Amino acid sequence: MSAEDRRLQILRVAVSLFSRKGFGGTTTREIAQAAGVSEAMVFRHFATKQELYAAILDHKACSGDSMNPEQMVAEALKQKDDRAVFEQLAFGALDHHESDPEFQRLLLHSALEGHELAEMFFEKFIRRVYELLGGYITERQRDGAMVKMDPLIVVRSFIGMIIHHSLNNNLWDPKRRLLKISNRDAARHFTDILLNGISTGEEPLPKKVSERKAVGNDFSRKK
Amino acid sequence: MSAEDRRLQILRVAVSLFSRKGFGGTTTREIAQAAGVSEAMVFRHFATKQELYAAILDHKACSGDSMNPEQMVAEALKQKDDRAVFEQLAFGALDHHESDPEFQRLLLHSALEGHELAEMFFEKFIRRVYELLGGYITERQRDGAMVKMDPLIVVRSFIGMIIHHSLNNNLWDPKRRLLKISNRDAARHFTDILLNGISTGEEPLPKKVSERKAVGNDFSRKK
DNA sequence: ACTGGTGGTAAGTAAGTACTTACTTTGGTC
DNA sequence: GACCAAAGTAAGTACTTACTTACCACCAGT
Repeated sequence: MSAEDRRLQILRVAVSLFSRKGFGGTTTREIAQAAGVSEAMVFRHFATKQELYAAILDHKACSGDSMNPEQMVAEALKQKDDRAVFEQLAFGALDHHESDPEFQRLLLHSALEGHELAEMFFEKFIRRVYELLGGYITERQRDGAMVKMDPLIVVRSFIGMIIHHSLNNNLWDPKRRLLKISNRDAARHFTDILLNGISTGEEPLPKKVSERKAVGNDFSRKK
Repeated sequence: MSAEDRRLQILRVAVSLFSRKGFGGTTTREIAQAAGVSEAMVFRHFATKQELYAAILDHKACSGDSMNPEQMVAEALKQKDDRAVFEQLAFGALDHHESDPEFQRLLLHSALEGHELAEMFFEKFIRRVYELLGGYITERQRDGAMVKMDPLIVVRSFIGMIIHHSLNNNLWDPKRRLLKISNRDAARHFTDILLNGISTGEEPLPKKVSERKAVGNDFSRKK
């Protein structure tokens, strides 16, 4: 086996282990065993455990399989097709997370451990999505097509639905005991809610909303 | 120092360490040092490291400072005040997470490590929220006050906004570089979006929505 | 045939690790 | 003040950890 092949094989095996057990929870011996080589081979290819970890994060973050939000919704953005913008983005993200659940776990582990990947991913990816979507929403607000509200809050709400749904699917409830739904349907419904909400607005109100708020809870009283 | 006091003190410092570095990343010696006692004292109070961890999770999950969603929104539920139901729940959760960020980290660590707490918390808390909110939404749909849509999806969307926002605040972006907003405002805006969406519905559409969808993307073509 | 580099290993090492043992201090009770 | 259990410790034990060293098998090129 060539050195390069072995290196990649070790990387792959390590990705799987680190994503399941984290950095501290994975031993170099396990990695070597899983790769079917001696521990010394691991250290020939990666000087330290840290370096192996860093190589993995680089590989995962920079390799081609990472998703590209800009191109994913470029067409819909141009056409100002709100539905398509949000639905495609949601579907793309959900599908990506489903096809590569290791990445989300790896990312979480590294965020909890305070590794720089978390920051890097945040800066290079999350921020871009916020800017992309935020910019689009601002534009649509000027068009009068969307209500006035801080675009960043809208983005956070929508990203929240998506990420949290993925997190449920591959961390909290992988058996889908709570909610079983296709990625396509999830993307559509999240978009529905974001764009139109769930109120019909057709209910005859017993009192004015502002009055009901004042009696129903002690919310508006505290400073 | 009395045994009970010491036990609680060890518990407290261990919570802090485990939440920062996870189970595998925290050594018993660190815990002992942080508590200002010898390692033997840790093992007098907790037979094994696992038992200490379990005690922490129990303590965190079952102690009184855990939030109670039922009572938090009981009044609003009775009055069918949709705004108050969602807004109070969101604000309560955001505030709870802010005042006890360790818990969220602990929970994440234990979920990633496959500890039973994750499952327990899921069963005893998350499921209850889903049932509570899901039931309410079903009722309001029958009232004609909410659109017909699987209530569980609505719940997931809303919980997603909240959890993801908390996660941003105390894991990804504790400096609030992306979005700085009070818990009260966040709760209000999340509720706004959930109930009313962001579309104005006032834009003159160039074509019918269904047609636009068909040309704007290759979405509806794939099976 | 031998030589040198490449891919590989068995058997270390020093520093941790969770956990224990044998012992000392402390504070209340008679 | 003698007694004694509980609170506490210093110094282990047995084992694991990340990382090294010294050595082997193979094989193309001269």
